[in-house]
Amino acid sequence: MIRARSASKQGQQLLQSWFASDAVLLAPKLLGKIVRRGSCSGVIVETEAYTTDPASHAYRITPRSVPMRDTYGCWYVYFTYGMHYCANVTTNKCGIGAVLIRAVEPIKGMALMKRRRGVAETHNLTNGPAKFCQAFGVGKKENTRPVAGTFAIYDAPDVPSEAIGVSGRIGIRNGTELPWRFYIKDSPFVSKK
DNA sequence: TACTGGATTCACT
DNA sequence: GTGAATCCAGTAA
Repeated sequence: MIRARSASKQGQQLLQSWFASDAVLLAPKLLGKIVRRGSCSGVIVETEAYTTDPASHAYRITPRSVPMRDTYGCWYVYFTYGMHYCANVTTNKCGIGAVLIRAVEPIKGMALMKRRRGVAETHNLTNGPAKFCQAFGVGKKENTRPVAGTFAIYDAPDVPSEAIGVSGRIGIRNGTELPWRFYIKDSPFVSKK
């Protein structure tokens, strides 16, 4: 239902200026928006906000985390666990922050996504940050690129606040607080962990 | 230069 | 629920 509503009302590409706000404010607003790369597109159903907390790469000033500090409205793609990529959109209220795309609901290009992922089940294509990157063919070459472009996010109606779940700052990971996490409650594509 | 750990995923029990 | 896979980034020496 989320997919059908959003897909039918896909708007213009979100410009860089749209992201010149706080990551915690933008993370829920990104829910329901359309992410598209090539022939693949999907509705964002889960996001996670990273700011200056110790769990964030931006907590320390390193070459890798520079995009999170110096840019907004750009992709921040990093490699982790020796085999996975994760895609963030940088934000810039206070100069630091990013929103991690944790899960999307596929709209178009499912055959290509299944081929890239090597799975047959649609529900298992993009229900995780690394799965999303693999399905959409996102890699390090997308890092620091503007969000408006070939790999872009398109405007769509905001998801009603009552349909959004929040699970931020409720636990401890490695002695640090968890970041804010937002998801569309009725989406089967929201990651389990 | 060497070592450690990780914003994950998947297979196996 | 648990552990392995895998290699890059960050840190210490």
